[in-house]
Amino acid sequence: MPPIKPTLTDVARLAGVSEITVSRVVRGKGPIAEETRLRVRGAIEALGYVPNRAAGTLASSASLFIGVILPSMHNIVFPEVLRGIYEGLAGSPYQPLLGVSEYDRDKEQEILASLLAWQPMAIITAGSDHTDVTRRLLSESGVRVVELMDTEGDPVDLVVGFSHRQAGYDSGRHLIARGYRRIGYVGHDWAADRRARLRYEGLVAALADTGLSLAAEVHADGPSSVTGGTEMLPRLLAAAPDIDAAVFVNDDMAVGGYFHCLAAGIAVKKDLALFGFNGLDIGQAIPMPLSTVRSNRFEIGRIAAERIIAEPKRPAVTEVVNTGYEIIEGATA
Amino acid sequence: MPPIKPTLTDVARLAGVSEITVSRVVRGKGPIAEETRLRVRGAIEALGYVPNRAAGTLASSASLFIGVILPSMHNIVFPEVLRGIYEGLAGSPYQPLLGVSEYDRDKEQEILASLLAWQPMAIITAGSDHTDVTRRLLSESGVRVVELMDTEGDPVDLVVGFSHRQAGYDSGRHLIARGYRRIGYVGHDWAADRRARLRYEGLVAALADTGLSLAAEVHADGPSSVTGGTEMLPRLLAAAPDIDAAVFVNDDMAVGGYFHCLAAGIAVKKDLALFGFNGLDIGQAIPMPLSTVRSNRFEIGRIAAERIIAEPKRPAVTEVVNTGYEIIEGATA
DNA sequence: CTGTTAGCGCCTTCAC
DNA sequence: GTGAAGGCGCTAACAG
Repeated sequence: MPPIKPTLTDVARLAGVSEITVSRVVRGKGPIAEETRLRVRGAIEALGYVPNRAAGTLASSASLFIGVILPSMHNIVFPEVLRGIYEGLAGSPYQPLLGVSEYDRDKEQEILASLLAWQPMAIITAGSDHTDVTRRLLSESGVRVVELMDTEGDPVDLVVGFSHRQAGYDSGRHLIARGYRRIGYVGHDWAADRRARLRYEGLVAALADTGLSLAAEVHADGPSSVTGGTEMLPRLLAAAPDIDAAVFVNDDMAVGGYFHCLAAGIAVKKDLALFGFNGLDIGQAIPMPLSTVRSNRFEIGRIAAERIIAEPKRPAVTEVVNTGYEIIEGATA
Repeated sequence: MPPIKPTLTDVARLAGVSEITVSRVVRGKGPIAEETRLRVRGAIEALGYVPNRAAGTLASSASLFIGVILPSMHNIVFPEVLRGIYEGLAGSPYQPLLGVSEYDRDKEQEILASLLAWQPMAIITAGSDHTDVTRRLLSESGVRVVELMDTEGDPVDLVVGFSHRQAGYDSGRHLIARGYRRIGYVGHDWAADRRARLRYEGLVAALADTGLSLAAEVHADGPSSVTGGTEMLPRLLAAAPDIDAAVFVNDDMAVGGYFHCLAAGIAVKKDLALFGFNGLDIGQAIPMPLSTVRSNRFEIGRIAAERIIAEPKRPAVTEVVNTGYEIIEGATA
């Protein structure tokens, strides 16, 4: 039986001041006599007053929301980005409002439209591969827009990430430098995951620059997973038994490949090198730490959030923050 | 150059109807002549109108938010719960509003207070171990409250989960039934993770019922992780070299323990049985599928969301939905 | 099926 | 340092 929710007016009456004074105390803005402040705080406590942000948002036409659109919650990658965002927002009054697009551009557009209805002060979205309408909505929203993860493409406002194509290229260089020549690829359904495709293209380009090409490639249906790697590596080996290295779309799949090697008695690195992407904990925890690329996901989220706080208004010029990546030497390649 | 955002009034004017008619079209409520609807839709399109939910929330004193408080984003467990919630909410107009408490009851309370400022129509929180203030806020909010994961404790409204104590007990019974008698435990810092502690207590109780007790136990500092398991298992073995089974606080740690066995040449199950908790994919993907407990996390989230949609008003009586759990036989115990 | 009236709770602007 | 007036954009409740 919650006794009718107290409002600013109730607090003001109890404290014997006007509403605006209470509002100032609540928001910590404007000059307030210490004595008044204490009286108001007392009234707030006494009534258990909770401000109504919907009213505040309407009155000031500025919410404290940051719309966040991530493509997937199926592995730990994007939860880590999200953690970074929360970390970057800690201590600020801003609150993320999350949507998950399942790597679907149309769904991203839908989610964006519904997030915009909350008057967010910024939008963070993973990737730069949007529908035309999404791009227009982002651009016309007038609020800060941060596109995460990949630096290819034409920024709306701010981009935080690195070049996946280059990362793929460098992965290829790494393998070539270590003497691997017959290289296979294990991917997943990247109709939607453009970044995976960019890495793939980078890898192929690196091989081409050395006069090589992929010995074989296989693609799992559906999203990437550890079991996907376990299932697909034998298929790759069936298609090209003589490969000396396998590049996986990401660490999940690569760890699965490692497990297949364990079970099948394949000497990892000696008989078959394995290479992943992301630098997940699990990849570094297996008995032979995975050779892979560290993608600094947490940092990407954190920096995006910090940048928004530091400059809440959209600036006139676009900017790209390169968070870089790092080849993890590992023990598997 | 976003030309001043169009409002309901603008749409109404263009369509030649009243505001409330536009409102009805937007919300799909109330009877509207097909012709009128089309005219209004046309005007909405033409202007690129996006409804202002802050205004709507204020006017109807009912937002479409569901506040969600999860303890951690450090492993895949709670993102899976979150996926379940999104799944259960799909097609509904409701939008989760997420806060992460880092297993801190005071932080949970803070987050709750800030979520309540958005007038959520429901609150979903993981666990039932709250501060007194949190409990009071939940109770007095008057909205639906779903406490997830564990069924112990006194419900505010609805509980969706299972008994972790019983799951721990059954884990113990499982090991005893298979002849293991010298059982060790690898935990983490569960000052905060009450559910881990409940499982531990259940395990100890199962042993006690057979006249046994834990041969040894070790606890990692900080959160659980795969590497934590890799590091802690040798310590457990140092403390009690003759144990025949190790129970881990969860699958992350147990997988780490498995990797230690691989590296140290310990024959899993034959020399040392391993038992986890959660039923994560990674545990089932390793060469010897982990013996563990499936906790139906996705389902828990989905059911919580569906229940809220089915009954948006808090009923007079509390209810507990038991989502059960299941011992996964696996190959490690 | 559509419209009128009257706020929802707070914040901006301008006085004092 | 504090207050008064007005309105943000939308919707409930009633008419018609």
